[in-house]
Amino acid sequence: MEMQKTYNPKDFEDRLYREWMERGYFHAEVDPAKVPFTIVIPPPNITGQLHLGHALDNTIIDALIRFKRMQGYSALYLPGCDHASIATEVKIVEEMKKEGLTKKDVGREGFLERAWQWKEKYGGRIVEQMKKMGVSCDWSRLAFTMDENCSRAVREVFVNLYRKGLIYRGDRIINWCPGCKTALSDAEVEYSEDASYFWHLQYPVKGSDEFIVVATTRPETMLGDTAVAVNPNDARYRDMVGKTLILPLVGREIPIIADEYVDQEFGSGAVKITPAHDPNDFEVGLRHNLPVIRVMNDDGTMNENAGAYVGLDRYVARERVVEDLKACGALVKIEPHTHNVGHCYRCKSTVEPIVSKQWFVRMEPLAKPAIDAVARNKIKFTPERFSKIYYNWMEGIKDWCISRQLWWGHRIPVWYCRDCGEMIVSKTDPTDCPRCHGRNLQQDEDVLDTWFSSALWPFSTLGYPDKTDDFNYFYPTDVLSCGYDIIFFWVARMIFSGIEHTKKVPFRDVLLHGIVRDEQGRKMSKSLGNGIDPLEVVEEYGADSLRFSLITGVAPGNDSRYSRGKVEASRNFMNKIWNASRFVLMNAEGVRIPPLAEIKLTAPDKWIISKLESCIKEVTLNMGKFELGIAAGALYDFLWSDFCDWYIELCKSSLYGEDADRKAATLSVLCFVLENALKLLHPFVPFITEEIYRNIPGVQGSIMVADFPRYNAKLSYKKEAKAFEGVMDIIKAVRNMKTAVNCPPAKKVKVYLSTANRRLISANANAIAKLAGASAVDFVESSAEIAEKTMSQVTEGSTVFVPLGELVDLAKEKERLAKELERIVGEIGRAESKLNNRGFTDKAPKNLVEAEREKLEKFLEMKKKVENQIREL
RNA sequence: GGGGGCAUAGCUCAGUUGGUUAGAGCGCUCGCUUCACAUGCGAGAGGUCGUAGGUUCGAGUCCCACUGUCCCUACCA
Repeated sequence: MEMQKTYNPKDFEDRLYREWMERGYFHAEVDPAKVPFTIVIPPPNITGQLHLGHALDNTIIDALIRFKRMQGYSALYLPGCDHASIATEVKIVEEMKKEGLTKKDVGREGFLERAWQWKEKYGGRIVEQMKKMGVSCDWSRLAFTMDENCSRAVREVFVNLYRKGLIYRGDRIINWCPGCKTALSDAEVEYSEDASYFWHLQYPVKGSDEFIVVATTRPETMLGDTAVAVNPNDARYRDMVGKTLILPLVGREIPIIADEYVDQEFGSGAVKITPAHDPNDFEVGLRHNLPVIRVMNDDGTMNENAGAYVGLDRYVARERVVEDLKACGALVKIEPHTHNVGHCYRCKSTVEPIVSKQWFVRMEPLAKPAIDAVARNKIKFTPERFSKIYYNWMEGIKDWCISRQLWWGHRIPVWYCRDCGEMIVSKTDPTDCPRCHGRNLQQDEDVLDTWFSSALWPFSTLGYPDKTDDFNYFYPTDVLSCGYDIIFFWVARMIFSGIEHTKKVPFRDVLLHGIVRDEQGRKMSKSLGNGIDPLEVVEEYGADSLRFSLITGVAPGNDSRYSRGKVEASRNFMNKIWNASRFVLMNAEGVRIPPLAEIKLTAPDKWIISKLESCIKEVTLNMGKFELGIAAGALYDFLWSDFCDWYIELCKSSLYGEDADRKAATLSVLCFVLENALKLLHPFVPFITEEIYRNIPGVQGSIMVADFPRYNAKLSYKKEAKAFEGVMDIIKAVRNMKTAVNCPPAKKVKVYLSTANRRLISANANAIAKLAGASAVDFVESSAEIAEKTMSQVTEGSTVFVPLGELVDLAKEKERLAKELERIVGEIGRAESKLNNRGFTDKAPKNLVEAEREKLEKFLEMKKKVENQIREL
């Protein structure tokens, strides 16, 4: 193969992806001979565009899937999209607005038609974008939260929960978004500290000139006040409890009541009670049988209960109410105040707590087993700390408001008989009323929270409620990987749903990653305009570079920063892989390469194979622990430092030499190491590894379905590798000395060695000659045998002398050696104090003590030698 | 109010159950057109691991407090 001088991913990424698809490598079969390994995708929104968060999700999951597939598992990466009820509906409404249309104009049917068209138009976009990342999803199983099976699962689950009494309908305070005109769950509200005011109001006591002062942050809600509450133990108000107040502006008579909820220390100690517009007040209202007067419409304007303020927007009404209160003397003072205000997570409107009839999931019975599953290690969070966050949320969880006043989504499977009022909850559409047999049925207008269907994702995508082969084989899934920002929205809900409906935990491991931020550490957002389009990065640097840069140097659960520099560093690594491979393949051309087992390995051969084996071990171990960053780092070091900087350089003399057998043997090792390194790298950088792999002599088929390397203790050559590092140390020492005196690298120098290991070193003298720029390597007992003036450096096993007479500045050389001596003496001190410590020698593991002793000896010997050098200068 | 993260080289970050002389990338200095790669090669400089205690033979790593910083969560009107 003709390889380009530089790595150019555009030449092959799309082509290889197409080939993989055509050959069906992504497809996971139900195969009893294999162990299944399943990951379901965190489904991106159908209307969404790929962003770096998706890119990270997909890179992590795909790396795990490819790793397991190569290990022989039937690995299923199940892709799909989420209908994203609110997000999509908002977009369609916006689009209609451009045409001058509203939801009302087109009606429910017309709207849904548009929505499905939208889905057809944009639903495929994100899928195509994901393919650019190289993900090995089984596209034949592409799922959608509103496809037939997922919808069936939703009804099954809804009805079952309803029958168990775990779903109920009722009037509760919910979070109302006046922008989206729908109820929201607690999780869908984002709080921020907003600057506002405290309005202190006084309400007169009926039939007296007494009054009571209350404070509020939402003065317009006073129109719906039905009481004022004080603490029963509050001496200040004891006599007032039971008296009646006249609500200013409205004239309504409201009681003063006593309730424990009121904090005496806060404000005036008296609280206006608005049961329709505040969750606490609602509870107080229930306890005291207070009327619930809602004063606001769904769109955030005031309703007919607001009297003169009817029709006004809530904020206009607020101003008017304040003005009017001031005019009638009821406004005591206005105080600046910042407090937590809830905002809709989609449209950012300020959320109104409002009483409303909605459907709820009773959470307490579901939360318990879900907490247990984690506590009893049936599900493991990585990193561990997130289980605490999970408990925290689950233990304090409140009922889940699941109905949404939207059209795009799963319509609630409940029908009302217009004739007799019967409510029918059914998995299938009923035709008539089971009580009065009338046919005048009306389905509930609302749809379900998007997350209600996402919660079923790990099993609704595999066939649930049917016990399909897929379901039996691939469920429970193995790993769930997503960002920590959706633990509550998604992970927690899948856990309790999975346990409740399938009686099994939906996955064994939860692997959480952080947020990808911009270069300055800010969250990427539309409003800041600091988002990075992964597709542009892929276009410029290739998918492999982006994948590698997203994973490398990142620990699970930690946020990371995207930077062009990081991608460039990864791209450079790809280029390095490319060129190392190019080097091997170019040299291999036309050579008959013997299998590794048939050749006699040299010291450098054994060294690189040994390094490869420890790399295999480290990668496998860390993949198992989800430490992808560490695994990727180990590969980077192995390939760049060990393989390229050392081994390839060491090979050159035999490759360019006369000995054909030696050359073939060297190529055998080069190919063996390259092949294995590519396999190890493949889960991270699938394209480049595949492109090269197929061209290695003797290799057949796709790397995607090759066996992942297994650690082989027989090839670990620990002793030989260590010994060879002594030769490498000599090379480093020579280079070091040459640089210290500004000797040009091209200038050859003589090298004298005093060493106990002459055999190994003379066998590798050519390496020293080539890599250190030595004209000759001679052995001596001591520097006395060398006629010229030399520089010297002590390594672990040798003393290296280089005659650089004319270049050497004696004073500088002395300084250099003195510094070296200082370092060694420091080490000796450290080792001695350790070994003189009975605690250490008695309690530390034997091998550590032994290692410390060896170290001490080594340093003592080095010290002697260095002192010698200084004396002889 | 409750919970959590982070604090290690100029910058961005790794550092796996406590145990070699604390690492990488980028940046910096010096030197290299060495026939795979200048998206490169070689040699360096640079860190008392936020502060103060504690546990331990041994702490960047575990515990406590403090400081700074970011985030999540919560009904104080």
